[in-house]
Amino acid sequence: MKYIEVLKKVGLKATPQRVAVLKELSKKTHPTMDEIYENIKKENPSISLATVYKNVNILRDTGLVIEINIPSKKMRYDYLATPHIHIICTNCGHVEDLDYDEHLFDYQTQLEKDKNIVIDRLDVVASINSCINCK
Amino acid sequence: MKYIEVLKKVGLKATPQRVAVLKELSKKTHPTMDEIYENIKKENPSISLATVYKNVNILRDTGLVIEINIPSKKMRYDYLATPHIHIICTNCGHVEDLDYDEHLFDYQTQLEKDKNIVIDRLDVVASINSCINCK
DNA sequence: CTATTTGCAAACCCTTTGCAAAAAT
DNA sequence: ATTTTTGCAAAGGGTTTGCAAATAG
Repeated sequence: MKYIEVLKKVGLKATPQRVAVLKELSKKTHPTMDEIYENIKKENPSISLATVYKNVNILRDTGLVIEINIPSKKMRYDYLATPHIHIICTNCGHVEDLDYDEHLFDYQTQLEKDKNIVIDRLDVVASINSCINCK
Repeated sequence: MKYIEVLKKVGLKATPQRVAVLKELSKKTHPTMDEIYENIKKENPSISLATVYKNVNILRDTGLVIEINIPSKKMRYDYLATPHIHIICTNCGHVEDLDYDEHLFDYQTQLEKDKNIVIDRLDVVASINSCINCK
């Protein structure tokens, strides 16, 4: 199973609840904490909100999952299976994924050389204030 | 006065408390909400935490101030007088400013063309897990 | 068998709110 | 004079915690 392997690779036990959280975060819907909880409950009604919080936080600490902060809106989460950037609409809160390109890889490499640092992750967020989902 | 002008330009009344908040956020220390409060209290002991919250939020809504989210740490704030990016240490929470360069401007322009959008701001955060401030 | 995880409910703490007085323009 | 802002204290709401039972490896 794909998600179970991913979890074991980072040393986490693959409980059904944890797999469900990772699966939910893989849907590219960038859900909030309670959206994750509500969606999982449909399949697994006995899961608790505390378990969702604990698992999302654990996954965030491993780096598998990232937080997407949209000012004055609820925090959203995303499974970062492959590096990508986000376009967020500050008006409606919609989040869109966009793949990393060569320019960003080059930029990151140059930055690492210039500052003599090792960058774990380059988060790029483009903020727009009107999108197709708005109105 | 520099800060008063900035505030009036965005249509906000320049109260001493508000000016103090903007001034505090100009120090490039990327403070948390209560650090802002504690620092201003030294000069203006009668300011209330609620006033700090209200003003930081108002300044954030105008775009003058941005939030810097460091996973599992408190939110930090920064006055974005000129566009710049952040290098954050996920280990100790230290934040460093770095000026925008041509590459990023070009990247943003290209993105706007490709996606046919208007980008208000491109937030770039490089995460490292060890820095000079650590330990 | 051992270490981790779950679920529950309570505790926690950060943030917001309502309102009357004060201040800004 | 009008509108906005302040400060206080209370309310609110999202997040974490402690612990016994259950589960993963």
